[in-house]
Amino acid sequence: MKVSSKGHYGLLALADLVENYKLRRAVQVKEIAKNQNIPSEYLGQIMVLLKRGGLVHGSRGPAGGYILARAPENITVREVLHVLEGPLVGIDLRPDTNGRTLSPVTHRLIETWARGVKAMEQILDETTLADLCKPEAQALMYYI
Amino acid sequence: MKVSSKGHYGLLALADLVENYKLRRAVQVKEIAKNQNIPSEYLGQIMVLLKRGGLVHGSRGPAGGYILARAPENITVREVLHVLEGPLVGIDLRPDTNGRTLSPVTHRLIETWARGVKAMEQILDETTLADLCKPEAQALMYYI
DNA sequence: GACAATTCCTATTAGCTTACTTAGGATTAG
DNA sequence: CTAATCCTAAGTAAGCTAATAGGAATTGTC
Repeated sequence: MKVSSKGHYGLLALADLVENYKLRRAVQVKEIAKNQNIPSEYLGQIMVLLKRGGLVHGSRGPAGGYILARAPENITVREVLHVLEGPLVGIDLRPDTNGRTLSPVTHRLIETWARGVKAMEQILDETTLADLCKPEAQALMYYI
Repeated sequence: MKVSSKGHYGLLALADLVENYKLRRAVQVKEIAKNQNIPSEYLGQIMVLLKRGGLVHGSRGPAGGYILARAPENITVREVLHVLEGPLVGIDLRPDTNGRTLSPVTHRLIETWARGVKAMEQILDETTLADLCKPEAQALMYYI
């Protein structure tokens, strides 16, 4: 249970796009990669995923590049991680070859896990790209 | 972010020990494996981890086996998963070869993630082995 | 219309993790 | 002493992740 480098890189890249969002300027992969110190070929793949997820718009040709699809205040951390790393839920259920139904214990475990994940997602949903990029005032994060 | 088969197997095995806890009867790996339909050699390894984590006591020799180290009401799901799958937190931070300090964005991301994990752990801490094994009444799980 | 810049897509590789097997040593009841 | 059991360590096959490489498609500019 962790944020892999894919999610990490993706969020850094999106943060890089925030400044240029107001200017409506498309930023190129190469530039982002340089700014954030990420291998640019790998970042290229990540950007494609973000595009498919509807978080950025890409334009080709000279002066092409990527732009945020929405305002930074409307893009949550959970959304980004969901696009890049798939659904956060998951219990590795073996195929259960003998076709039996799930044991009650397994059933309750899944239910408990799902409740935990929901609690976590709630937190990640409250935090937006804009929050991650706020220049100062990061200190005040009170534990509700 | 998921419960791997190791955690799943471990919880099933512990649930199997609950019935025999009052009787102070040691249950053998082979027996558990058969009951829960788990490869017994693999389960052997998992039981060792549970022992090292202080969740069960093992005794050797004929009539040996495993017993819960504590009452099922005092063993939480989080504890078990922690022992078997390591800490639930984690962001894959590349070594950052150029020795720069973490970017503010990364810093806030870590902070947000940690808060989310904490929320999830709280849920997993409220659920004990005894809860997973309750014979009925599983339906009533209200979302707070 | 040709060219160059750039995004987009697919395949491939090395390294790591997971699930499981195998082999054997340590310990203890009878 | 012996058989049953825990315990340890090593090894394997499959799958995932990070990263690389190369080519196809698209767009602005000349």
